[in-house]
Amino acid sequence: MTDRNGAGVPMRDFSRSLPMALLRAREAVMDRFRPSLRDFGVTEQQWRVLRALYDRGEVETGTLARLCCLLTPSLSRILKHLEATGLVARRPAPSDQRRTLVAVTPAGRALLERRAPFSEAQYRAIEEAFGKERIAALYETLEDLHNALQNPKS
Amino acid sequence: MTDRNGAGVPMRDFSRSLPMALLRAREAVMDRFRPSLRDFGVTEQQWRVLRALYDRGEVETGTLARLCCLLTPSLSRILKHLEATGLVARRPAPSDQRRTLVAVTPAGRALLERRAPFSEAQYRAIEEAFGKERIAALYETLEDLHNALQNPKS
DNA sequence: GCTAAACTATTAACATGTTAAGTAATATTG
DNA sequence: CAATATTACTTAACATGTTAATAGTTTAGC
Repeated sequence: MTDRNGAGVPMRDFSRSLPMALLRAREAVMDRFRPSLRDFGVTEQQWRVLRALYDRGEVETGTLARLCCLLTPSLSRILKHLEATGLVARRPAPSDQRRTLVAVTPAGRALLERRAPFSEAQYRAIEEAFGKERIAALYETLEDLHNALQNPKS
Repeated sequence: MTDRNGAGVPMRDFSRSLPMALLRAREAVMDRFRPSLRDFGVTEQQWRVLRALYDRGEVETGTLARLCCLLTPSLSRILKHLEATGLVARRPAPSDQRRTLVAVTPAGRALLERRAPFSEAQYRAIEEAFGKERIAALYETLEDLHNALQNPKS
């Protein structure tokens, strides 16, 4: 943190912005995955939804939003699109008509399984470029940071 | 990496997605900064632009996009808005009419200096919650990751 | 010097991020 | 059990992310 202006307002260098550092790293990673996403005609967010449903089976919209790190308005639109293209199916929860249950369809599952090898290949390339242990350590650090910043009230 | 489906398609757990881990961490950090951004009526991206210009003075649009990790179409719209609200000024580069030079105005500088203390306070809170050394180490790791994944062709 | 290629910025179109408002269903309280 | 509050999801409005196409400018070859 250095004061580079003459007005007496302490301000860290822009290069030491944590959101920027996390964003730059994420973009570098995503650059490896975007080509195959594009080839398969799905967006990054649509893939996240399919991927979560593939692991978890049928889940509520709210849970899905948390799993995918999406806000519910965004997820609403994404599900509308995925349902229209036949990759997911929605139905009201029997016990509570407010809730919606979402599941991946066979067509969605097929898409997931077709793209998975391309994704895994990129993971291997990233692990080779950066080191498998360092990647594992980074996962831990990021999770710790997330937990440390969790608002106590939530 | 585990194979949790029965179809013989190897696929890592969704919890081991590097883009997701980086995104979750970034969102946890941004949650600390969003309130004051909102109070001062600027978006995260608008702030990034002002912040970069404050450090760097007058720069070309393309350079600014790289500094802020923005695509040029997004930056184009953001600059239109910031110019309309009087926070930045644009002028064509004298030596090359294709290029545009952008600089922060006194009004933009004033806004920056008013919000800076709120931002710095959050940085102190984050460093206290997670540890100053761990934050510093994380910056290094993220930069290394970014460098390791830089496409050789670019 | 003239034309084609390369470069810079913008616009367009569609998808998502973000906040606020709205709708329907359920839970709470008096 | 009726009025109210709460919850889950959606819609709306504006800003940005992403890719492709466009327009104006400069450079490269010939």
